[in-house]
Amino acid sequence: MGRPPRIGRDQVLTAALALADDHGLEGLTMAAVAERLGVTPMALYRHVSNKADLLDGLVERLLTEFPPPPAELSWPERLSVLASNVRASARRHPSVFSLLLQRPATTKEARATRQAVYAALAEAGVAEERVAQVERLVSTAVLGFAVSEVAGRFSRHSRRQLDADFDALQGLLAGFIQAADPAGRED
Amino acid sequence: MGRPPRIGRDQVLTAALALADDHGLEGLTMAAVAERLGVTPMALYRHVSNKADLLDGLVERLLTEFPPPPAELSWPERLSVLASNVRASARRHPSVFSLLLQRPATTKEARATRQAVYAALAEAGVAEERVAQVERLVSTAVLGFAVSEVAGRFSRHSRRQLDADFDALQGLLAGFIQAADPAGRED
DNA sequence: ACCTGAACACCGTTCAAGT
DNA sequence: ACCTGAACACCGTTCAAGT
Repeated sequence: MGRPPRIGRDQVLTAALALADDHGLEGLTMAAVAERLGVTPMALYRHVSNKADLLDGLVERLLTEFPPPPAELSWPERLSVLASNVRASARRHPSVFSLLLQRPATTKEARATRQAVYAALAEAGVAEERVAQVERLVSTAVLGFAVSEVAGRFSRHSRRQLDADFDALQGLLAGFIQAADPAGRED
Repeated sequence: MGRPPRIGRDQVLTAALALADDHGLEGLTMAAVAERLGVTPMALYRHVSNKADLLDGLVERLLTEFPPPPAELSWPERLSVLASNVRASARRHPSVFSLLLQRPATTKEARATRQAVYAALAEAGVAEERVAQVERLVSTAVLGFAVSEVAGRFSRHSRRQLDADFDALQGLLAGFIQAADPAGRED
């Protein structure tokens, strides 16, 4: 009969994310997640269908961490806030973050974030039929940088250097977006 | 006493790479590599110190696959050839390629490739003190795209669309490189 | 020097059983 | 409905032993 649940999917994901943040992806075992929740490993399978499903859940969690920026900012400010949020999320969750490159971002929150970028690009004057492609390139560059940074490709470089690189990257992208304005630009 | 070796590190890496290409990273087990070589799993440990070392070896292998382009080409052509080689290598080795984001490229071959990019950038007129940073940003963007493509982030998009995106990415980067020329530009 | 056989700790996952 | 105990196939890795 009905027995009160001791854990739920949310708690499983929360425990798993904390574990991955603290001990890396190879510290993320079903047994370790279960122990953190005071439960046997097999209890988890009522809430996630298997480990792949658990990882999918973690990726969804991450996509939630960069919500659309405040609408009252200018478009360059909004894109900059967004990029910084992405980078900060990568630093918080270095192991799980790399998984973002493995699946299309199809959750509701991811869609909202993408729409926010579309809006900024449209406001910047990017032609409607190019907006989706420009969003893809810009996201790829930011994501590629953030993953490289937390996964270890830049481990030879100082934090100071990486901050400067990230600024330069944003400059690069802003310049590209301006240039994608079919009305041209002058300033 | 001296016994003729039946296998060497090279053959271990070759077998491992083929296995990963065919069956993905989770099909790459020590047992499977050994079987492919007609040997017991424990025999491998004489040639690689452990599985992490084996993966490091595979990454080194990949870095070998995009050699510096022919010097007689113009700098935009050389960068374009290089970018295409990177993308082609990603498509040949989809599972292993993602690991490239995890370590700094410090092998001899990787250094030669980087030097080739430096040379192209210098020829394009990028200021000497900015060459290293521009190289990092350009490489990150190309690598980020290639990894996204083979790891699955773009799985919703057609090959046609991705080809167009890659072209646009190269245009973006060429524009940035031109703009980084301190002498300005006119055409 | 190189490979093997037996063994160990650990992993994800199943199934039937308990409440 | 939710959790447990026992069990299974598989994994990376060790060590002593064979040639």
